[in-house]
Amino acid sequence: MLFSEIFTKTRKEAPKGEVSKNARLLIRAGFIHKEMAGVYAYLPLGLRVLSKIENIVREEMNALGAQEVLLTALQNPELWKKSDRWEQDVWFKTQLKEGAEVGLGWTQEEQIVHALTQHVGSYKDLPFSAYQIQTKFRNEERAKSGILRGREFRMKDLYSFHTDEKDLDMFYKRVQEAYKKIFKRVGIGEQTVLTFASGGAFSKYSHEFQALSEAGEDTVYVSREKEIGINAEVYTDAVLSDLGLHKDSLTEHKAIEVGNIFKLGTRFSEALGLSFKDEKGKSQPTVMGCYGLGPSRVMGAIAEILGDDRGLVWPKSVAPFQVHLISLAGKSTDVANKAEALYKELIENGIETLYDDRVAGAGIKFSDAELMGIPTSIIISEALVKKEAVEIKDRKSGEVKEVKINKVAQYITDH
RNA sequence: CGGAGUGUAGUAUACCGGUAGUACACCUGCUUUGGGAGCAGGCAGACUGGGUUCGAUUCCCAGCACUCCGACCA
Repeated sequence: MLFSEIFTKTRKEAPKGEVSKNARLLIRAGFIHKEMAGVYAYLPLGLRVLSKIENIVREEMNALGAQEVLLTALQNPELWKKSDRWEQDVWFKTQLKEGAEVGLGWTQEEQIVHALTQHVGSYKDLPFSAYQIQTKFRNEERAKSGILRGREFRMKDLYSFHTDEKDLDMFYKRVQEAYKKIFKRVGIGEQTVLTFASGGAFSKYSHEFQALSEAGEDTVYVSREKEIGINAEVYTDAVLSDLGLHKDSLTEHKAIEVGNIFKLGTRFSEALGLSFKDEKGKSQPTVMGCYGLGPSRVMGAIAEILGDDRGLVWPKSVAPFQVHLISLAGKSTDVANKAEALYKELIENGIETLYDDRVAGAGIKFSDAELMGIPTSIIISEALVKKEAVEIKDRKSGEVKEVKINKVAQYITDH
């Protein structure tokens, strides 16, 4: 894509009063637009990142055998009254023209369970799982920290359905592994810790995936050698001994909750009548698990954790482009032609390239490249063209290598 | 929802009880291309409502919005 054709602009200054690092960088780089507190629009570059994160999540959900669905944002209050969750204050509630109430979905257990009553009747129909990636609405008392805690945000919610608890346990383990893989793939695997948290009525613990970061609002105690954490909400002597951990081996961290998995048991299947006939023809409530992961929050966490004082730093897997081609052509049509040819060559090799074709100073091009955080920059200038070379710069390390211009596509493909 | 702070151009800011200046961005022209470049010209602004006052962007009150702290976050 040509830089000159992107309608967004970069900015030197972050908006007044915006303190959160992810919001400052993402707004300055033109990735997102703030509509109101806790409500952000995704502009072309930001949407590319968000979509890549969502696609990684989608791939891992599909690998679990989960089936993708798309439920609705508008919610029927009757379902939520059955599970006694219509009165919760996270709701955005509105009404139809004739006055009937509807809600905007903030999670979707009730809805999917109700829909499934028309499709599940036998133990032969189980187990299975279904997920969606959708915009959720939560009327937070206070939105904060940029896209880490919004009132409208992207969420992947997976629900699993089983005949018994044992089967749920097996699937639950598989989801844990899938989540680890997702966080590794999006580039924050090293910083993300499987954390024990409060379990609710059905199970002793739930599990959270906590990305360690000062920007987080949770406090977790982490055991490095066991690669697990304990959420401060359940940090007691009893829990420590239950998990075989000693206080001395744990370190305290602030963390961003990027995922949360939960055993629901029969809470919703009983409330909404999702039952199946077992082998003896007896009716049983379905046993359920639910598994949340917020792609938009993950995007914010990546910005917080990997971003530096010069700007964003995207891992290759989620970067809006793989290569940022910077042409310092000046008046040289030779350099401009070489840059243009290289751009075409990169595209032909399937390398997503942002080509800074602007008539602008070198400084502004370098600063924009650092702010946007594309993993690799290729710099081409008059002096380099004379050597038939370009410079290849790594955004994260700042390392620069000179590579012959006819070897560039190969070099990028190999690295 | 409790507490604190802030609302001036697209953005960041300055000054002021007598109608607002600067920088970036944007437009025109020229120059310029290895670190947010220069010259000249141009466009563009006081959150809303009320009060005090001869006069309010400035002072007071209310509302709204945003940010931060806290509470909240199956």
